[in-house]
Amino acid sequence: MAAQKPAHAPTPAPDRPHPDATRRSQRSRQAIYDAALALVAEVGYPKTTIEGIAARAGVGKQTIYRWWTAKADVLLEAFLDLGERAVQAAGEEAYAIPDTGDLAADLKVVLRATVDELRDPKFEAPYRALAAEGVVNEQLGREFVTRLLEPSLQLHADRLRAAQEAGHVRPDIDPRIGLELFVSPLAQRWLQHTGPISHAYTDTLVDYALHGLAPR
Amino acid sequence: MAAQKPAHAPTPAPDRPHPDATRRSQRSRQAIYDAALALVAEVGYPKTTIEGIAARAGVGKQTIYRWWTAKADVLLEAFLDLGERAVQAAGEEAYAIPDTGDLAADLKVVLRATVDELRDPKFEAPYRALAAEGVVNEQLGREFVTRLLEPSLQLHADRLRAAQEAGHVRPDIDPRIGLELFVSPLAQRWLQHTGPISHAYTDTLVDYALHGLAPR
Amino acid sequence: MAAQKPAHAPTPAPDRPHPDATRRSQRSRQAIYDAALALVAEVGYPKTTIEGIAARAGVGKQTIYRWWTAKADVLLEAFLDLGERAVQAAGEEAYAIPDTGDLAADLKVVLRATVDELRDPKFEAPYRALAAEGVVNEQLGREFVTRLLEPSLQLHADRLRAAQEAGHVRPDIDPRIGLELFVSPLAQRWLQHTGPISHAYTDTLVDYALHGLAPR
Amino acid sequence: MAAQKPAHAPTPAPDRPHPDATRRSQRSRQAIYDAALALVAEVGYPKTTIEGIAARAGVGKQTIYRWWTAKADVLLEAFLDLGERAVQAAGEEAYAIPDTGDLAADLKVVLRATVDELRDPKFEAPYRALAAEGVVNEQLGREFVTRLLEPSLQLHADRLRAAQEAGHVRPDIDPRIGLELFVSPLAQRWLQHTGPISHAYTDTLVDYALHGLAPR
DNA sequence: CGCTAAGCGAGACGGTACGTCCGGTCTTCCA
DNA sequence: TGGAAGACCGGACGTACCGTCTCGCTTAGCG
Repeated sequence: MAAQKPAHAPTPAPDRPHPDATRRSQRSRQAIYDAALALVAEVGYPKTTIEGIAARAGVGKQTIYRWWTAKADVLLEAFLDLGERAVQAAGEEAYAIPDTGDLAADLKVVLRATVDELRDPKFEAPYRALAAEGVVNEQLGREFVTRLLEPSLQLHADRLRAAQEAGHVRPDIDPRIGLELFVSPLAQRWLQHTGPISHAYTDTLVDYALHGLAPR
Repeated sequence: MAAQKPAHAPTPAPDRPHPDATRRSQRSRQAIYDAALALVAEVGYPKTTIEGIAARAGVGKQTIYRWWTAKADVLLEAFLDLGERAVQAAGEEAYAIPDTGDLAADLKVVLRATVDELRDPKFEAPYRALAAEGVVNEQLGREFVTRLLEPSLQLHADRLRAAQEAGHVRPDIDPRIGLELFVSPLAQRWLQHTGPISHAYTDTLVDYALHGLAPR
Repeated sequence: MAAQKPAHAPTPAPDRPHPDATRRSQRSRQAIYDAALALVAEVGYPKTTIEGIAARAGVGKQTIYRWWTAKADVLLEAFLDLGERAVQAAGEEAYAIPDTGDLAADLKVVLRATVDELRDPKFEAPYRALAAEGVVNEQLGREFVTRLLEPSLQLHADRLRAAQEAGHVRPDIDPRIGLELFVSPLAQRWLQHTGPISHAYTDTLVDYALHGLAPR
Repeated sequence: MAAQKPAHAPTPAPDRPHPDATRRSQRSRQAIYDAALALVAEVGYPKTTIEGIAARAGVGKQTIYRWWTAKADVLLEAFLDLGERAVQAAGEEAYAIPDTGDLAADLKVVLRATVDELRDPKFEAPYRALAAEGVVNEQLGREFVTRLLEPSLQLHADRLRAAQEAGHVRPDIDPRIGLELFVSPLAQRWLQHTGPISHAYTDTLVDYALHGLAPR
């Protein structure tokens, strides 16, 4: 795959050499993650300030500026860290897509779980904040996609490919596009408040996507 | 159904009665729209400030605060105004969805036009800015959807319903959900930079959505 | 001789045009003076910060930066204001130098008063701070001299000139230099802590200065 | 006379015992002196920072904090070191006051040399910086006087006492006060920018001081 | 036709947060 | 164990905007 150009830098890259990472205080790093997530949950992303994070974490502002370039950056890493800890707590396979042989059923199960997660208030605030920032800031957006969205999308693609091999999906379908038929509608409803999301809704999406809108 | 809570107001609605709108200066209003759109295009949404808009428009800050509650508000109206002027310039029917009897072809035409519009740099900056704000600010998000997205989505729904009556779409399909199969993937790719958008891509989306992923 | 270099400007004079002085808040100005003097007296000049002054005065920092360029500037004006109010309270002539015909006696009276003033803790802290700043910052130093020192020195020069006309001072003496014989020693002892200051000391100075060190 | 209070210490003397001075790096010490003097000359005292000195000297910050308590402290020692090296270079007696038998002439020679030194830009910046700090910080001020001013003043006092014995100065004159009549005016003009300093000026001072202002 | 009550340009104000700089302490690793 | 290096907490710096608040000045509409 061709090397992706690494997304423009808004500030012209002051060549700030990252300081010696081996001497970094893990204590401070964790405190900053915790503070950032707590503040976003409590007062919302726009009212979350670097100063506030530093104060809550009991950390000097410089310690934040030393390791991150922007508020969104901090939150992204904090959220990733949260995700990793959640994964470790839940067990790796909890996030895998089952393969019972019944594609529709398997997808419905996963999408229902996604709906539940999107509604979990613990995740909602930081997730929305990051998504919003990514809409406007392409650099962060790509990072968001690569590190948060992509792994999950890959699982869907894999499941579709398996179904293809089992003859349950047409061989000419590109799985990376196919999965968007049921994933993107849910994403848009949630992101842009274009409509309510529910288990019934995602079940419908899977049915529509698999069998098409046209009569057979 | 429980009464929908009407989207939280950040400031608890100080019941500030809009001042006498009949004496409003149209000259200032237009200057503010122009300044807002120009600034968003030039320096981006986050660096666009009320003060900057006021200065550029040659207007007192208070004149902005008198008529709008937030930066996003100004931009939303400015963008709507821009849209209206564009519609008037292009003729009403330019934005309608054709009905040649060939649903797939009609949808492809419209989606190709949408792709072109999304790529128009004149629209991109403010549109992204508003969408991003809407992700995080539910109140603005709903306004954004209602006033900008909904009219266009309605056209798609209407076209699907017509196709249903003509027997080209299964009768049990909910058009409001059906349209998401091809509209949402495009929206998500553009919004979240999850992938490139092109005419070929939207053509594929239409085919997948109409005929489904499963073999027939 | 060579042209005197006109007092260097530390920052290259950003041509910041003073804002509209007619709209200035006198309330804030006075509060800033009071806060500045109080803080210098309480915590000393180096620990007096612009931020602290603003907070104590209940004023935004910008209001200070709008009207003054530096901490020393604020204090200078505050001190001048204090002086003016003191003069008005004490009556104009309280600070004049008497002319009883007895030059030595008149000078001793005035120098004793100066000693008392230098020891007044209310004046000492800000006065020292300003003097110190003036030592290092020529621009402020000149302002300090012109607005605080000069008026008082002028009175001494006038008194010496009167004595000259009365034949009590040699006619070839330059009063502006002559006065330094008794004024500067006191100033240096106080400024640089080179020795104690007392009424006896200044009396001695006057005698030495009038009659010289050499035997007659 | 009451016991002199021993000059307040800003930090309450943490009894930090100076570390083992025998193992001290003379290399670092000298580098710090050089860096301090160079920085004060280049950017001025207020913009000279401990961090800057350390960086320029190629020294860790702790090495400075280990041996000195404050920026002024470093500079004072650096300046004293500079002075000692200058004395050794010029020969001891260069700074002595001559005794040709003509008091006025001898004093004029010495004061003219002082004027020249005060104008030497190499000395001016650090000297002013220290003097200014001493005005405000009594502890440093006394150290400044004792170690820098006093030795020179003592020479003047000695010369006056010799003149007294030779009958050229009245026997009731206190030499420590007498010398101030011509030394302090020069000091004040230089310190506070109250007037220009020149050879003619100091010559005049000597004449006035020796013969007094009053007619004989 | 003049009075009066808006809207308006301007911008000072009390604030909050920014991103930077430096003070002084502490820790690590080298000589 | 002194020193070079530099991360850390803290806190002030000077700037940029926020949203509110006066100021005079148009500019209607109404009396």
